[in-house]
Amino acid sequence: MATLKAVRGTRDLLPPETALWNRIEQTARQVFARYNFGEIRTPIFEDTALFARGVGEETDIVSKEMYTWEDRARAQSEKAQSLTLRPENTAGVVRAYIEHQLGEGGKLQKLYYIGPQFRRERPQKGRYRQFWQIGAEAIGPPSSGSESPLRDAEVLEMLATLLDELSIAGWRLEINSVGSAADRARYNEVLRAALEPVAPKMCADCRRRAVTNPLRVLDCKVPEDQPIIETLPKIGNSLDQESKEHFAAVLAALDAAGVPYHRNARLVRGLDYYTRTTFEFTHGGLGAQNALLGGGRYDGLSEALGGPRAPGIGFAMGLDRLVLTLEAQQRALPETIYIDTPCDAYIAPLGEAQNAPALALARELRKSGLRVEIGDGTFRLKKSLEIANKLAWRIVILGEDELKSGIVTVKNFLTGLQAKVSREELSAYLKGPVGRNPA
RNA sequence: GCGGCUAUAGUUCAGCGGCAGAACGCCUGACUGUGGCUCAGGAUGUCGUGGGUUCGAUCCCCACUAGCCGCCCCA
Repeated sequence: MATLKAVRGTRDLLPPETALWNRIEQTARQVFARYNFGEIRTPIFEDTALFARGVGEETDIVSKEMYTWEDRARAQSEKAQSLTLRPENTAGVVRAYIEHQLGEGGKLQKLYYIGPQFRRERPQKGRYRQFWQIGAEAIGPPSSGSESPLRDAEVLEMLATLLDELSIAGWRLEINSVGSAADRARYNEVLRAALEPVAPKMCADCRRRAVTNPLRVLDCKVPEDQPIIETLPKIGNSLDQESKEHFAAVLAALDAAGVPYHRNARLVRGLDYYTRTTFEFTHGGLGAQNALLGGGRYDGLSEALGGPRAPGIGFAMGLDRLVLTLEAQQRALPETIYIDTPCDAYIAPLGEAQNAPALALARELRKSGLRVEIGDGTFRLKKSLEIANKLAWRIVILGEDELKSGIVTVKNFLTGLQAKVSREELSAYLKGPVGRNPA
């Protein structure tokens, strides 16, 4: 019989690696809380129309990467409906913002999420079909200050802080402004016109993009094309006065906060909803998938989804890629490779008669906050020691004598020394330092 | 979706057209309540799946599947 395996592009996360995932998530939650972001959890699947309208019908994500299915009507009263596993989370958050009329209070909504997303791409390093994103959105009616360049700068500064606190070394912030929707449309035409005479001299991909998606030409990495790309009009020149001022104010705020950035006039993003500020934090250690996170402003998204005017800015970071980056960093520093940290104690019952008392003892110690592992009375002491040595700092030996006297034997694997400890003192004793503990 | 590389023990990997290998890990060692280090033994495989060539295929050929790397796209 063929054995069942995790489907292509999905994977199991196992300990001890999950400890790293937890640490990252915990750090993110703490940082978000300091910036007054609250957690939102949206459904993992939504009406297909949400992504078509929000992310954009023409994007690769919507046109060929979504997991979509027809949810059949099972009763007369039900309607069949096209559903889709979320390929990103911003559309869902904005949908929830509209649905619950979160703008009515007049205040800025600051929401973060952590969860799996789904895209049917070819799996690769740092790219999975089920992948995890941590993201945040600051959205609200214009009167709440949601449109202020200060929001952009605050979010970017928060990200710099978060990456630093995660001890991601060597991140790079690239920032650009793609202007308003009208600016973008205008630039697209300018670019298309400028490409027409030079495209035949460029690579095959660029010749195709020049027609289908001119903005993507700016992303081209073929060395021979670079001189040509340099001569193309810059989007900065197509921005209206307001967008220019907004961008300048964002950069000024970043300067004031001391957040280093690189202006990248060629940074374009693949989702239709982005306006004005767009950014990406990259890292060299990720290979082809070098973006740790990306985001930007989406001032028209709420209206595109049928909601009120609600400018916003947000980002999504690839949790899988953060983990990869941190693992690579840790491998470079041998002593910080994460390992299973040993338990505080291993309880070894020396006979089956000691099994039940051992569980009672474990319960007591665990209640006091100790991390405790427990063996089995059928193990010979030698075997118990071998097992315990692998997974705990100390072994608590519970034999007939110990049970009778209420004084257990504790052996410290680090020092090799052994002591007799009364049950009353055991918890405090095990909480004491391991390294220089006399016993 | 396209191209290249890869698939052998729990893990990392050698290997060869003719009995399947190493290292690490695992198990057992005077069966009395003392581990680590060392020593002596031992177990472990549909050689990714399906076809083809051959007297004979883990090895050569084809297809499929999966993984990695790149393209594309993105986080």
